[in-house]
Amino acid sequence: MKLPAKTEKVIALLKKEYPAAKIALDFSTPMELLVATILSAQSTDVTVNKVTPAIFSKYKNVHAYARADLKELEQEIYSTGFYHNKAKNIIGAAKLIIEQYHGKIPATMDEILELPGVARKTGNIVLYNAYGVVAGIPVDTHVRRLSQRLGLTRNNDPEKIEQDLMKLVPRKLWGKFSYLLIDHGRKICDAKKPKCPACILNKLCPSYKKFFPIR
DNA sequence: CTCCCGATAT
DNA sequence: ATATCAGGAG
Repeated sequence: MKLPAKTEKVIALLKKEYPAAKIALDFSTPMELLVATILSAQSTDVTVNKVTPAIFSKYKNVHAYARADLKELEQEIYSTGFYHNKAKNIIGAAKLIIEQYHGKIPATMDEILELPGVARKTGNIVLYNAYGVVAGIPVDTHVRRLSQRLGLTRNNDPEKIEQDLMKLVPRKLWGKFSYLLIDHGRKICDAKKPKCPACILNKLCPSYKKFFPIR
């Protein structure tokens, strides 16, 4: 089957299976989303959602993060890991948003990438979920793993995978697509032992044989 | 390519 | 007790 046709089927099946697929991070403002997404680097959304309620009620806006005490913030986000980097990045991003962007989180990819701790995955997530801006496809570890297993890309670099996916997936679905793969990745196609026999995509999946050779 | 780090599964 | 998970910067 040709890749575009296969991609269409994958999307149709996943939409039927996960009609409510969406971001799993808790937030209520663009700044909260930015903070949560920076924290989610190399950390699960579940872990992030445990620390954000406390910091969201303590830091009410961009200015509060800009004047946050580094050590205090480090303690508050400790359990998400890489807390020295993340605390510095959050404060640095807040200061830059105030100085360069008039206190508003930028709504274009070029601008948001200027913020410390923000690369394409984080940029795509914030632009899409805060503003509905579709700049690309967020490629996190789930999107990368499933795209590779499904044969939608031969690349390993997330940025190249994003380019491959953008050619295959209709633009209106760029935002939704990631969350479909992520839901399926968490539930069925996990990193360690994918549950291929229970997978609704196994007939389309080149990796089925690989994981279950005899079948 | 290396460093940054805790949480969770096994 | 140890392997594996989970992005970005220099």
